[in-house]
Amino acid sequence: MVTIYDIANACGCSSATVSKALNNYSDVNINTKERILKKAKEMGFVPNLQARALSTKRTWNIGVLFEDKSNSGLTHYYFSQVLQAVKEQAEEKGYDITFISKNLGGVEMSYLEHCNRRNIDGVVIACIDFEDQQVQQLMESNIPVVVIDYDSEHVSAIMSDNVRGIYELTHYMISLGHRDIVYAYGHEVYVTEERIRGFKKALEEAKIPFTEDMLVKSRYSEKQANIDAVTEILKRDQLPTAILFPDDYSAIWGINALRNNGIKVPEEISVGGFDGVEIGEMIFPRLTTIRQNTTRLGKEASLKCIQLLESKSKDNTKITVGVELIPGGTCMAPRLLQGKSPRR
Amino acid sequence: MVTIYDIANACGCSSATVSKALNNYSDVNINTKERILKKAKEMGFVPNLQARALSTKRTWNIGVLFEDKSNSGLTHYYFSQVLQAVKEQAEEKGYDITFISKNLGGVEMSYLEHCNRRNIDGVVIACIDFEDQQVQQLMESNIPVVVIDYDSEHVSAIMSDNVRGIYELTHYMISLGHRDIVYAYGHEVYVTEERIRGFKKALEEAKIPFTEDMLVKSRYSEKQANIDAVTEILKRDQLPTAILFPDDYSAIWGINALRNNGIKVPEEISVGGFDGVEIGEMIFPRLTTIRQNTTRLGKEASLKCIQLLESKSKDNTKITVGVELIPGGTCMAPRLLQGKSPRR
DNA sequence: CTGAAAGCGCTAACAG
DNA sequence: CTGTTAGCGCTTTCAG
Repeated sequence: MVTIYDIANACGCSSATVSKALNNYSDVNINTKERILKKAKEMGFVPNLQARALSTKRTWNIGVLFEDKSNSGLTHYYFSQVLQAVKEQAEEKGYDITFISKNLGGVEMSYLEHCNRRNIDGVVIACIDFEDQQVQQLMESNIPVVVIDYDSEHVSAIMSDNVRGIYELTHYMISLGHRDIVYAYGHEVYVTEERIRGFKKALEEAKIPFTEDMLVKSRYSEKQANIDAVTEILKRDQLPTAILFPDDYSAIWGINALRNNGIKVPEEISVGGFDGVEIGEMIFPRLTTIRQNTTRLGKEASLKCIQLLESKSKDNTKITVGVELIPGGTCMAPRLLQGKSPRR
Repeated sequence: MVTIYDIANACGCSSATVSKALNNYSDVNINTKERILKKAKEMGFVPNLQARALSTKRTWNIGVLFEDKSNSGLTHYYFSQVLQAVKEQAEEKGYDITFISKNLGGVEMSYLEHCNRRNIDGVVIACIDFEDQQVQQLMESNIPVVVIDYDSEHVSAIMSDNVRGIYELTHYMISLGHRDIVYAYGHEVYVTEERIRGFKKALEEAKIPFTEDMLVKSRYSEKQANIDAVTEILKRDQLPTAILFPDDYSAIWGINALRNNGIKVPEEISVGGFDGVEIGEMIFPRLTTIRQNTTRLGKEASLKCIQLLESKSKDNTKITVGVELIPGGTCMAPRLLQGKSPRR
């Protein structure tokens, strides 16, 4: 390993000068600088970031907290897309990504502790359970934190326009003629509340009275939970003409469950998803859904995080990223005997 | 931030003793040790890994190189599952993960340089293009490297049993009665060669003469490439009765393309995929495929990498991880007029 | 068993 | 413009 001292020796100057030359300081003669840079390259010098971090208090490392309850973790398409965007944007700015976790090396350790060990410069959080004590602790710490899809006074947030998303989807269903719509909602967390709000808003605007049976509890991404939700709904005397699922995965499991019960989609029941991930496009017919702009979400989060850490500050600004309705083939106008139960 | 000096002061001992106590050295009085540990906890001490790394030359960081040509990167289900497993296993052993990339911060930088800046302890590579100069350079460096699904004299490898996988899939098709089978293969890289080998082996064993038109060039995961492959095949006078696609995504795009051309799957053409990712289960009927044990692959890679770096050595042992045939509904015995072209 | 001191590689005043 | 020097926080001889 070649150090700045090696370069200093080779150039007949001091390590301080080398350091300055390498870091583009202005107070170094242009010629010496050239000479040093050339020599450094020649000798294959690579700066040691640990050493640098020790004296500058900057690690050029951004922590990323991506866990969800159903621990699909990185394998969830939505999260992996966001992660990819966070990563790309961070790299473009010269930062590396470090996953933050508890239980490192069999030792239990809080998220905050993990960040402190590694002296993470800032953190991006996009996990589902923001109410977790440790997540809260991290948000309240003095490490710059940016969250995705959560609202807290302590941190900056990038929000996907959830209310509008589900509002538009519901509105779309209504415009097709549906009135008996069920929203199978996911884990009871912040985004879910937001979405339920959007759902009710659309109903209200259409003057469709909201009743409790229009909401059915389900879970994000989980096969069984959505099959259960469908089973639950199919027990009713009067079936809805449309079902909105928590997300695209759920919608597809749901469609399969409906079909396995002899219900035709979309002829008997229309279905809508949420997220706009690739698989929605792979099934036939294409899933009607709301596309979240995962790339924007990730990029903005990364950028905001870097902006905060470079100014050594925290704030709680919110940035909202738009969503988009993707009409597919899983919806159609309800059959004429609208309002009546389709035959079982 | 509390340092070992703070603890030393508070305990009335030296920083050296604190360091020893904290690191479980045996040459420190059990009582002082207890006292130090207690105080450390009380004061909220968190070790600074940068500082530690500077003196120990161990960063407890494992680099991960996960890029693929179609740059689906982390969003590819197969890779994200492997990554998840690598990460979990690494964390269990106390290591963090760092993504290795070129072009950090707008500065172009080789993978090796990136590793050296961060003083990565070891690297796991699972990208598709192992022939890349920079990847080769990394493998030939003295950093411990473990690759997934590649064969090189310089590094240890975890191999998915590709030959057997495609062999079994082909064998299965043959056992159903198929003789006109086309293998639409992916990017021309090591694994692809292996798979083609497995394909030919199965044909040979069944005494089905191999002809060039049984191979069609396609690309992993890419929608258009697979649609093109299907289009290509459908131009033939005599259609195959079965098509094997490079992977599950490809198979699904392929099935859609076939259906859009009025071909019934599996009635007219049977289809097989590869990977065994979740979406295969989401379409109807379930995709016939070969499941790769992504979790094992990732875990083994992580473990091997840690074993190497802890012994400060490199070797080139190979570990093979088995695969599993998942029979689905996209295959059936070919129609009776076997060997004849299905009507177009 | 404990501590003094050197050093890991780099940065940042501060003098010169 | 250049160099000296004192850290950053931790580990590790080596005396005591």
